[in-house]
Amino acid sequence: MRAFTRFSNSHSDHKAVDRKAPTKPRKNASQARSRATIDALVEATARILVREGFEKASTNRIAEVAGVSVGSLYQYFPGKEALVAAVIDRHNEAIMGLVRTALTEIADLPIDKAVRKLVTVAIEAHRINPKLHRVLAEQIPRTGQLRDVEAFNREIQTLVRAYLESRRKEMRKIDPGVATFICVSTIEAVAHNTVLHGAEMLSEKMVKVLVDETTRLVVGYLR
Amino acid sequence: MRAFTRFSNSHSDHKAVDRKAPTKPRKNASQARSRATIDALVEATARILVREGFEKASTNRIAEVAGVSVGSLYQYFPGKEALVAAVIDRHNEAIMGLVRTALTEIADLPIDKAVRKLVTVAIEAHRINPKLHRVLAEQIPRTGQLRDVEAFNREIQTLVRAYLESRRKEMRKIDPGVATFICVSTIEAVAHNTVLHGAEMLSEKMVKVLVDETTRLVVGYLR
Amino acid sequence: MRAFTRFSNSHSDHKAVDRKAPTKPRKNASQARSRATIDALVEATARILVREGFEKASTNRIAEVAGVSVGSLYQYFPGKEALVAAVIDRHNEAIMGLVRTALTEIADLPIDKAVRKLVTVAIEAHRINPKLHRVLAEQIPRTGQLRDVEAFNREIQTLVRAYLESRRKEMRKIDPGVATFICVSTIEAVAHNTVLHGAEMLSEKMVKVLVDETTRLVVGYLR
Amino acid sequence: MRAFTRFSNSHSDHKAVDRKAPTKPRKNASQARSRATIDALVEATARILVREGFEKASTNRIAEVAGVSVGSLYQYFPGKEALVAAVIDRHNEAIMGLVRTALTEIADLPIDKAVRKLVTVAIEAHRINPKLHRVLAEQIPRTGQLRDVEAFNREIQTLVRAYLESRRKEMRKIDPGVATFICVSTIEAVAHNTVLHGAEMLSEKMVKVLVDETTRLVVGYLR
DNA sequence: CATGAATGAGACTTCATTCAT
DNA sequence: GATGAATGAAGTCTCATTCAT
Repeated sequence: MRAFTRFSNSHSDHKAVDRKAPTKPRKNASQARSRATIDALVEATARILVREGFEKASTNRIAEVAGVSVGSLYQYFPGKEALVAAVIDRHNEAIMGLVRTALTEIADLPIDKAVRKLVTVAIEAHRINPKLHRVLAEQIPRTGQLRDVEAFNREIQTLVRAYLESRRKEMRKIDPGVATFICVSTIEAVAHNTVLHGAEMLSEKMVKVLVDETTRLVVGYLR
Repeated sequence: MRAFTRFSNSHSDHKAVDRKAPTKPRKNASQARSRATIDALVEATARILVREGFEKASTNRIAEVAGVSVGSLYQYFPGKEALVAAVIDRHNEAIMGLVRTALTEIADLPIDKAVRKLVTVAIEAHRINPKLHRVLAEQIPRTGQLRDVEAFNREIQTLVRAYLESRRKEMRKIDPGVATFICVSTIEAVAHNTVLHGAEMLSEKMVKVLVDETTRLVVGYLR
Repeated sequence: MRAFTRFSNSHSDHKAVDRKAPTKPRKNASQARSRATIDALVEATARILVREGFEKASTNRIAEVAGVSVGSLYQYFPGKEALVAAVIDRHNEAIMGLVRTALTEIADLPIDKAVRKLVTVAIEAHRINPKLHRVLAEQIPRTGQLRDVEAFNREIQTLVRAYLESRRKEMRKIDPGVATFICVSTIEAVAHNTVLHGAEMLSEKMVKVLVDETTRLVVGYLR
Repeated sequence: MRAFTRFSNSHSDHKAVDRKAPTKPRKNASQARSRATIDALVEATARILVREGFEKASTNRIAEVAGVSVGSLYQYFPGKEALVAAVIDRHNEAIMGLVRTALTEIADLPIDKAVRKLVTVAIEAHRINPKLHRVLAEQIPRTGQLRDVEAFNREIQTLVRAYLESRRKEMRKIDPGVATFICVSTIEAVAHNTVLHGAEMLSEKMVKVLVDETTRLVVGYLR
């Protein structure tokens, strides 16, 4: 089940996916210097991804941009995939910050207010770093970081479902799983398309219209 | 604006994206032998994409699987990208076959019947070759075939919009552009997530439920 | 010993030079059509050499420009080398036309008139097709056509030497072989440098000056 | 204008010639290890050029002979051309060593002694590494290293011209540019042909004769 | 004879990764 | 730990040549 962020999708039937390189940082970065190096590397990766595209993101280039030697890169990350995964994690974490907060604030709101908030936050989430989001969504062959994104999606599902179940009385009779699936898919899709569409649609007025419409769409559906 | 199929998305802000290798076949292949070779290559590419993943789709491998020499591959395609583009085109064309038919049949139907048909066809479209669809959506760095997919999306937008405008009297007052955007995004998202979710959700009963729900979602929104 | 044309030089100590592909046309072109095809091929080769450089002169390209299929190319020439050799031969033959005529006309002239004529003809020879001459001199790895060029050079040597020996009385006492070597080398060098120097030096006035000076150089040396 | 060394010639009218691959080393090689690698590569290139010919000088072969990996080759040189350019530079530098010295020593000598020295040094220069010289002159398609060789030729022109102008009183009235052109062309041609002629002519006695004759040729011309 | 599709050796180049210093 | 030189597998692509039609 899709979620608020695009670069996602479950299942990995591919053989190719299996014997992949590890994806987690090697050290726990006890020392401050290590921490700084790691940050520089992740940051460099993100910057290259955004500015030059996935193809240019070689380990040598990343190390260079990070102002570090390749050797150091491998000191902290088992390979290129791990770096990309780290960037994704960082981006996901930023998104989840917004989403978790929103879902907390929503808890006591009626459905219409709640949905509006969710739609708003979904768009905001896509706007955190749209260029990075786009690269992550479009240019990166998903082959290893699926697991992480999955977990992330599951969390959103769970939270939204919990909210919907808590508001069952305001809603018509409807399977909570299905409702969650429809809501999350819909909101995410509109947010994704809205933001990734760039210039033409990004006028604040247009965004407001889309928020209104999407809210109407979802609320109308739930009641 | 997204459409009924996923591997898409407009704008390409990357410098890296531009001076890309060509994407169109080299010859027009009048002769039968050529035709067979070309087909074998495209077919091989699709097969590898599905069975082994994008990473394994090297020109040598493709040629090998096609039972053809690399030289022949380059006789007809300027590079790997063009092969992938051909696979995408082929897949898109298959989808467009369904979609165009559906949109024709819809012309005289009332909104509820029409939307149901669209939702159904969207799911069917994603089911034509789900594995391929998934690979296309997830594993392929979009860097050249964008143009084609764009055109494809635009066509869907246009057709749907034309239908909606013809049915304006059955609908509440609403901007046709926005309505189209919302409908297409929504239907596509549900279809995509439904189908790409694989086994668990693919029971026919579940599919029916999702068609019902999505229809309700969209129809409720339009009226 | 060098001669009136540059792309030359004897000896071939290289192992690489030996097991080379043949260099002579396959057929004798009895029919007119064959003749036309052969000419088209040689002409195409020359044109490509001049306009696009040696690197671009692939057999496929040559055939294409000649308006003939690759198959036909191999019908008449055993390989690329043979085509280049044919171009060289044709060019050499054109040069030799001038040179032979000049040497005939010279026979009864005194040394100063004779040398002037030789210098003039050497420059003219280099001017027959300067671009081709340049490509032949600079861009073509000498690996097979040496033999032909050698023969060509030897002929010039022989003719000049014969002339000089016939005029021995006008000259100081000097070894005829040495004199020939010096004369031919000198004249060729000046002609080559003059012509290949392109624009700056090609004013007719300048050419005249150089003819005068070279004549003076050589005549002064011989007497 | 040609110079004391053959593989030269200015102007490059070819489109093909322009957008060529770079020709300069990538790194500056501060470390000793780098230096050794670079030297090994250049040396290997020269060796292959001499022993196996230009055609065999593939990057893989060069790396192999250098006892280094291809990767290392590309670490320091952007491609084959750059390697060949380095070999040429090295050879040119060796020649220029001799030539510069000679031209310094010449400064205060009268024309006849000076010319003799120049002729001698020209032959010596061609003898530094005759086989390499020959390959450089004959087998290498000039497509990138022209610039360097040009500079080299210009330097010689300039130095010789300066000498001639300083000795104007010993000479007949003659345009210094023309005189330089003639002298340099002539001396170079004789030296080139003499040395590249290999065995037959290389007896010391013969060389002496040729030095005498060439000196006489040039000196006679200048006075 | 002509055609041009097919071949495949081999050239070039990149880049993730290792390892001696 | 950090460095960056070195590695080499693997991928891309070209082009001389062959051969079925």
